[in-house]
Amino acid sequence: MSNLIKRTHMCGEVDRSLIGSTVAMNGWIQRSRNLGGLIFCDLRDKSGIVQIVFNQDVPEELFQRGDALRSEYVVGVIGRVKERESINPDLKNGDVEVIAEELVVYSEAETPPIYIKDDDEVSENLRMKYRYLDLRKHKMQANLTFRHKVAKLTRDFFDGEGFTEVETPMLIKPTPEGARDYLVPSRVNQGSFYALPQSPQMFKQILMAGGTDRYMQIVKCFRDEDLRADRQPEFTQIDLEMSFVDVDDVLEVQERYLQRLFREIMNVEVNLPLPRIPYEEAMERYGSDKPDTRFGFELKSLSELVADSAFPLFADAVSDGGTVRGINLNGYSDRFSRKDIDKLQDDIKTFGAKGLFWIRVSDAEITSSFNKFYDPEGLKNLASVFDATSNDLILIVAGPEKVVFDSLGFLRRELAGRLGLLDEKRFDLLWVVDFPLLEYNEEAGRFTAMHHPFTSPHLDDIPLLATDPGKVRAKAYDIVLNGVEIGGGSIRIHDRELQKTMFRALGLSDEEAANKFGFLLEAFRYGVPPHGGLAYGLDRMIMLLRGEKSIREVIAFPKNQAAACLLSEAPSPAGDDQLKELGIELVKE
RNA sequence: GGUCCGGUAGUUCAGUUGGUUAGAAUGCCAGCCUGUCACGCUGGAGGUCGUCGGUUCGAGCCCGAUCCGGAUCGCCA
Repeated sequence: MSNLIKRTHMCGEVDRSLIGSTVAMNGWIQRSRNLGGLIFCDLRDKSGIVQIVFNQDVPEELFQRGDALRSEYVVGVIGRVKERESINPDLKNGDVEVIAEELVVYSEAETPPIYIKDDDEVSENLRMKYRYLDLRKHKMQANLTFRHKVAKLTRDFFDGEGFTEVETPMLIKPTPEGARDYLVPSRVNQGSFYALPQSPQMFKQILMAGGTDRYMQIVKCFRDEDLRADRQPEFTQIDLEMSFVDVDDVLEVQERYLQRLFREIMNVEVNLPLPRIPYEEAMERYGSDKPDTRFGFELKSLSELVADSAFPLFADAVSDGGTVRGINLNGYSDRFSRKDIDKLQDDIKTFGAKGLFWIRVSDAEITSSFNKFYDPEGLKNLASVFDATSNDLILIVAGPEKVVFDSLGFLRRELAGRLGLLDEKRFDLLWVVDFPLLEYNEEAGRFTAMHHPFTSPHLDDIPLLATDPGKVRAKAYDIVLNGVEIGGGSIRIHDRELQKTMFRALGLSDEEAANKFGFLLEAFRYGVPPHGGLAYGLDRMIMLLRGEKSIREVIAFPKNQAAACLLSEAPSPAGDDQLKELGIELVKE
């Protein structure tokens, strides 16, 4: 058993101010360079790297042990800090080194299957399997530390605003509405199941009914849906709820929170109040309910102009209740070839678009992919909607509203990215407000809640619930950062009559409602304050602030696309005994 | 559930029209080397070309199935 070296400094802390003094560090061998009579070792811990030297001045026995060091050995070193003979300008402390006086090898290491450096290009598969090696990277440790700092600031801020952090249960009643639940069998109650929470929604509302006044929690949530680069089956929310508030009250606190977050963590000044864009305007202008406002290319409608067009694809789209819209890549026409546009057409087919039409405007001429149906005057007329001038390329999609918005919203963002217009140093925060309360679900053949069934409608719109439910606006809001929804919430219904009306609009009978949400409705019978709140997706927020492309870079132990943990190999089959105890029998397919 | 991309030394990749013994870089091992920091030089080991089947005189390459990884649409109240 080796002696433990008592650390006096982290590797990254050893600098000029320590020249001449003796220091003790613990860490991993990053790399070793043996020049013959002289050995350099880079010792790494989460703070950084310091160079350890074994030279002719150190005892032969120690030199030999220094020679035996290999990558990722875990060691402790005591030595004297010395100014370097040759400086490494690339290293923060590249002007000093430590002459070894004592070396303890705590643990040897096999040759690692992945490199421990930030810019390696190893497959993510291996990074996940050997996550403990991956986490040794400076970037990964920096991401985890950053995340910790955001969490701490969040708790501090909301503590200062009178919020109380309350833990809500992880084993809850399954709610078949919305995303798929993770089901947990109960041994004590065979045949009955808990669900893991998709969010603490009902419990935080009950906390308001319980007099907590202001609640916050940094909480794990679970959804058994398909994964994406920015979507994990278990993820973390900053969950918030406030009593005696309306929309403005909620947003006002959140804006101060975001301002402080950006100021203290990102050193970025956010101007308040943040812009608020109604949902309808966001769709009309950006084709998205989470617009990226760092660049232009706003959508314009051609529907009225082309309603009687000779071009059937345009005219039919309008007469079928759809729309014809486009974006103008003003000044970038020469950046896109015919082939590029064909490729884009394939991309938007995934959204259901039938085709992508274009108008090119140059000094010499104006031309389009539908020249057959328009003379130059007609094209000019269309182009004028986009204020088109020289070297402009107008991309047009015709079809049902959703298809057109999805397609153009995608193109807008995709092409801005290709043109390098997404400024990574810029952070555009905005609220999207006045979401529709309900959306028609083709599959279910009825309206479903866009947010959740407790979201309050705009009071002015309540009469529409009976006549035109799709038009009712909700007191719901999303906070959007650079085209990504990082949080959302709403004012909740606290009026029992209104809640009943809402259930009726959703096609839920009293019995069904009681069955699904009974305990919440029951609680509201005994006095509930007006309340509302919101939840941030912490992982997504950290991902954006760190400039990462995947949420997996800011989660210590993420799942892969198949919702598996490659490190621990979860999930795995359950044993027969365990299943029997739970009263579960597997059906063989 | 659909679409697309990928799977060849430990790692990242190349591999021509199907043709002898599958290459490079890096890593690893050994030897030499006193100022390196991606150290250098010399030598060496290292491969079920994801798996199964088919076509063929002959398959890393062509065909089919399947597994694995990623992106994405649906889905995500």
